[in-house]
Amino acid sequence: MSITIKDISKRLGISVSTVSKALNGYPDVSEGTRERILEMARELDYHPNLAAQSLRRGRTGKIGLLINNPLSFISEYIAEIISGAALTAEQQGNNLVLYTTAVTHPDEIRRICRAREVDGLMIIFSPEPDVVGVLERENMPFIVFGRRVEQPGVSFVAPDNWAGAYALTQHLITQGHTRIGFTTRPILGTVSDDRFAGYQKALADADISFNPDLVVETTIEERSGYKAMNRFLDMAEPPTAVFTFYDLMAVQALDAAHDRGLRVPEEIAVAGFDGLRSSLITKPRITTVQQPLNLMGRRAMELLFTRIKDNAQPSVSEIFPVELIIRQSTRYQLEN
Amino acid sequence: MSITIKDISKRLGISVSTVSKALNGYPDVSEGTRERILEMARELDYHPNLAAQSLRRGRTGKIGLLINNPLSFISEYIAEIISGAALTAEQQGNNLVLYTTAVTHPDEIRRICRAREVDGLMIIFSPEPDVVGVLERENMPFIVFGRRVEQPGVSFVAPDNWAGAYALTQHLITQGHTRIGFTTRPILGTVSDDRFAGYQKALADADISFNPDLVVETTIEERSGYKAMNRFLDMAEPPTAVFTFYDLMAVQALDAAHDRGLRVPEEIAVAGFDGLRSSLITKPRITTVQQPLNLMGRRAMELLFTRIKDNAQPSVSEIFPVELIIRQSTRYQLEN
DNA sequence: CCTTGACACGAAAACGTTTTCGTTGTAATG
DNA sequence: CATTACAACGAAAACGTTTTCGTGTCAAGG
Repeated sequence: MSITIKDISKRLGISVSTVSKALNGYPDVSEGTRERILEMARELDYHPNLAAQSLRRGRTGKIGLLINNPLSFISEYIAEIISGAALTAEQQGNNLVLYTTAVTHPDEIRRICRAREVDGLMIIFSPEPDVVGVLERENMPFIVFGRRVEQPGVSFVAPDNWAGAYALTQHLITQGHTRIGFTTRPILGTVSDDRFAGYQKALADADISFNPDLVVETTIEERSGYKAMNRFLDMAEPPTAVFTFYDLMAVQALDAAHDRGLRVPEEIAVAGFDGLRSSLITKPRITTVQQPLNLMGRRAMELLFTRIKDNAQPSVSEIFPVELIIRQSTRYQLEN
Repeated sequence: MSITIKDISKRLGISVSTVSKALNGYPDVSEGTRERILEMARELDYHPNLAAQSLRRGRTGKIGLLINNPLSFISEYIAEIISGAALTAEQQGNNLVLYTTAVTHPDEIRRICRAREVDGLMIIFSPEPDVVGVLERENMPFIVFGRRVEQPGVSFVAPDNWAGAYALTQHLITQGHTRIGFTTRPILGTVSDDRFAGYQKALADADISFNPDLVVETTIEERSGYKAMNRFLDMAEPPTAVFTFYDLMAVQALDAAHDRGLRVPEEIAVAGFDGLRSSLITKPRITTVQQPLNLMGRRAMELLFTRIKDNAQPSVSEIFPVELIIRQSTRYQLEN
């Protein structure tokens, strides 16, 4: 049916071992035969069977991507990462394999490892500590994307959440705000913690005392931004600015303010995080902290590959600088 | 290193063939030994090596996804499809593999086929007829997503572009518009053609003569919606409503109108297509034609699987109904 | 002339499965 | 009792590679 190394071998009267060596650039094959073999391979349009190669070499050429499906509503975020990651992976002759279900089950992860389905894994946002434990025991190279994991042996790529939150809070303060609402998402651990710390530090640096009443805990649900905003606005003394957890929440917060007849930013300022397109197409446009997601996706793959080549390498992590983008939703002098 | 069928075999003193049969549910193994084998497999946490299985069975358990990278700026569109497709694939024990570069090169496609990298392929939007030819010659099951391909043997899943365009145009007409701007995208072939035909039919049914001056050809570029809108507005007799090719173009068209100080929909109405989140978060919200992308993604996988199980099956295609969603960008009686 | 070495090549094992086929032992049938 | 049938198992081939190791040839060196 399909063309194998044997076909080349037979037509040329050369052993399969020599054919294989010629194709793989081994030194112990003469120039003449090498050329005849390559020529014949071209003629037959031969391409090595991937399964056979994987079995023999012990490498699959596949990188697994663990994506938590509940987060799919921030699809633009994920898409941007994947776009970068896929590019780098494919440049190195690898391909990305998607795992979207049962990702939180350590059993499934272990199956992937034991079955040698992939050479490495990138975990987007998975908050499951169990998963990390499994990967380490199974000796599977992996990298965590999006969150800081201060655990020996764990590599990660993350945005500078602290600095982003600090810059954004500071900006709000310079706009005259002293009552700044803040949203957390405890399930995201360090992501939430770092932003919280940056927020608090900016307040402290401006001699504004931190008010725990202005902190709202949010969960993963479709309308969480709308709900959070309403909680802020229902307060006895509402904040004059709200720092939401990500752009889509800010969009919904805008809606909530609008539904109450409040003007943004005149009566309440709203800011987001991530810098996705959503933040750019609302009216008013949303002030946000932009993450270099595509770049981070590329870089994550690079780090993962160094790990795959030598899993004894020490873990490496990179924190990426983020950029505060000031737009109308927090700025009183309107323009653009 | 890793645990194989041999380990089970040795510990139990049972041949590997019997172990394999027990694990695969063959009938010719007694209940007693089957249970001992399964128990031991559990104890050792054995999982069959995927490469070996693929090699032997001739199936990889992988479905390739061909994604044209230049289209990545409509990432939400792709993400929605993938989300549905991945779900169905994984339910059947398969995983999605991403191919984002060199997808337009027939050589690369042929390599994927000859190397038996995947069991089937889903092509999102690829306008390359060469690719289809290669897949047919290589006898690789595939399905085209998003566009109608009236070619014997080609399965596809597509939205009802004709009906969507008809409904949308009709809606604009009932709002009193007679000069309705239309955008095409020739590179997308039937997608563009069908919408064009639906648009023209709706005009004809309302006894409005078709005016070719109101048709603007667009290309794949970042600001194409903004440019197209400006071309409309620069006309001697501009349209009073514009039917853009997709939501993001409508968003940009909104910007263009805003930049010229035009109110939407009072001075010019704007509509989109696809029904992505972008259409929902602008002010005014954008009238659009919603595609059931997630469902279509799931269904595409189902059809592909029937093809994989028996590639002699006749090609099947499904045209999905779309839904006109009327919002403020085209409606004079403002509410919501 | 003998040894050494480099060079070019092939035989064969190995990777971990699945599956065909043959071989037992035992029970049922005539 | 002889035959048949069946149940339960194992040997071995096969999938398509890669890689180790051995072998033969030939030239250079002593």
